[in-house]
Amino acid sequence: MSNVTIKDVALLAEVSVGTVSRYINGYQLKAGNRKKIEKAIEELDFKINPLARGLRSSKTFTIGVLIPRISDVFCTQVIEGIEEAMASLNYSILICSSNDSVQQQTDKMNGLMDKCVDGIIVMPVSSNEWSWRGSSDNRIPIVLIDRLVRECEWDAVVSDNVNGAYSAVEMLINHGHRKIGIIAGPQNISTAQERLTGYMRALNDYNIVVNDDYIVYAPYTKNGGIEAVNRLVGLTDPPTAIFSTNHPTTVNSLKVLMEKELVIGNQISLCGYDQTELFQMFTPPISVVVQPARDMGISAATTLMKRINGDYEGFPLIKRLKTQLIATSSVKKI
Amino acid sequence: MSNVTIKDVALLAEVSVGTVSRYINGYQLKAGNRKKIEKAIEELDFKINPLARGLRSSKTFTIGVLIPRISDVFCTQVIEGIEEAMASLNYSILICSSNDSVQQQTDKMNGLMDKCVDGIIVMPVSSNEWSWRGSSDNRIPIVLIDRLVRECEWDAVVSDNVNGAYSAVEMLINHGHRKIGIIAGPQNISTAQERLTGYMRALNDYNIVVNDDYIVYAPYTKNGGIEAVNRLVGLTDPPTAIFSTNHPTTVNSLKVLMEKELVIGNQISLCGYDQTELFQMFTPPISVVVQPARDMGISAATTLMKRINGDYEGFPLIKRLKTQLIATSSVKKI
DNA sequence: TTGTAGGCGTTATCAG
DNA sequence: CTGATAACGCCTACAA
Repeated sequence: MSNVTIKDVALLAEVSVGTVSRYINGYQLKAGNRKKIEKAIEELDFKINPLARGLRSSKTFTIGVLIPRISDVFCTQVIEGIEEAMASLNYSILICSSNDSVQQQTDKMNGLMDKCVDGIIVMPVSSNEWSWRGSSDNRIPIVLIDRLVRECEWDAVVSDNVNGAYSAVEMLINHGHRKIGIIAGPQNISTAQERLTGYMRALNDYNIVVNDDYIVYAPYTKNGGIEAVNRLVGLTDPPTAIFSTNHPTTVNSLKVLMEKELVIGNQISLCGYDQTELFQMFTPPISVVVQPARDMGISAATTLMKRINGDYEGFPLIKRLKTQLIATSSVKKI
Repeated sequence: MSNVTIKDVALLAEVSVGTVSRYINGYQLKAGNRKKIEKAIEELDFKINPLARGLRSSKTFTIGVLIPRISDVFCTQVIEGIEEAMASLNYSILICSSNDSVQQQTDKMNGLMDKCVDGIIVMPVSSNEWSWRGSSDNRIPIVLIDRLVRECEWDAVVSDNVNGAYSAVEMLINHGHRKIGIIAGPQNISTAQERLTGYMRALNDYNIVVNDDYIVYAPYTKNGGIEAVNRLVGLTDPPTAIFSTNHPTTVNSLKVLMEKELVIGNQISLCGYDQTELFQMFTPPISVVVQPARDMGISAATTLMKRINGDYEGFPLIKRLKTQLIATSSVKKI
């Protein structure tokens, strides 16, 4: 064990522990003493003990990150952004997966609090009100990412889902499509709601009557995508284009359409959500709305740090990052 | 702040703090006292303070996980396995990315040690000897995953790369291929070495002369894949089949071959590494060697826990998990 | 600007 | 089996 303490440093530097502590915490001190302390620290290879420090100051220089699923590409990119931003500030990140379960979300959230993290970034499983005991006592900053939660006054970083979806649907319309199906996702998730709003708004702006049969509320999972597409193409008057509003459903829409040997960009048009290298390698490549996942992570980390440092300016702050539309020949001009 | 301490519990339960502490740590005590303490804990909503506990016992119930890149699909699945295994034991995981840099790997490793984690799982950037000061003093258990490191006596969990590659090449041979190119990866990574060994061994077993032109040592990155494929198909006597030995290079091999409009499974055969749903959706689907990433994570976590709990049986233990070959029509019968 | 000493919440060592 | 008490390493009044 590297059991060097400030006491050892103090001894070697011939000052008191108080002075060493002050040095560590960046207080002013006599140049001579500073030198001696630096030398001693170097010589002894002193490392501050975060446990002892945390015990006194209740700061751990650690944040918690809670996401629905670690193996999800989108989540992964978000985390990468968070890690990048936090590492440069010497903060560590404790990662938890709620496995798409509200129960686990609550449990892991409590677990994170119990670990005395300085703040939490959470991508909620659902956007329903979130009764959570922790919110009342222990007051550490929390930043939502990707999804908002009803009735929760927390900072949040999301992408502009309404306009992201709008741009996709508008593109479909501009390509001549009038019968546009949407895999709308569960409406207890804010992103799904907002994307549906974008869809509605685009249809509205272009005077297209909404056909309820074209709106399928599917869970944001593999099976959700599969069933939704089956439903849509099985209609007596099926849509000519499908807009799938998240990544897993897009993957599986694609899968089903290919299995049915419907030629994409010809017999059926498809626009999806979230970027994957591989989407662009199909023939034709798949049109998608791309979210700035990494930047969302960085932004959430930055906001959280502001709060941790006591700056509560503009609380609660909701940051909306713009999406980008990749339009390809997976959408036919008709 | 949930500032309830064992002192408060002791007061309410009318016992001493020592007794409460013993209760927490599962020692035997008089049934009456146990009851009273349980009631007090419940009533006060007492939570143990991990900082204070850690300060005394130098156990944090936290492990570090250090990987080359968070957004890599393989890494992600590994982490998911680790998280699953650790969460059930009430351990937290601190995650760091070395961003494929040896320097960062050392830095983050030290950072983890400084955070007093109880153990570390690391997927090393390279397999070269790893001079690392931490290994001498602070003796916490470390488990390597996916890649071995030369001269390091550490436990490790890897996949059976030699036989994984062997099975792929053997399949190619059985399909009639004799001119088999390999994108072999940098030889300072054990997985790359071993997969090349599998390739060699298969050729040898089937009496096929090794053609050095068919072996391309490319970095395990996008560009590595691109350049390697270009080299192979540009040969005057190009291979009829290509074996790409990791995921990013496989993705990009695929990309280049498609751009060149070489029909896979016909003009050129391809076998890759690591599973992605999307690989199976191309026409034809892509043959791949699949590693049990999630299980590797679970296994590494289990091994680490054994060591943390003081069980050093069989140290250093190298566990090799079997791979699975998915053979598709991306490989032509000739 | 510096030294001293008390305390953060636990655990561990003693006696009892 | 239990109670009292001294650590664990650091921070922060307070006094000098």
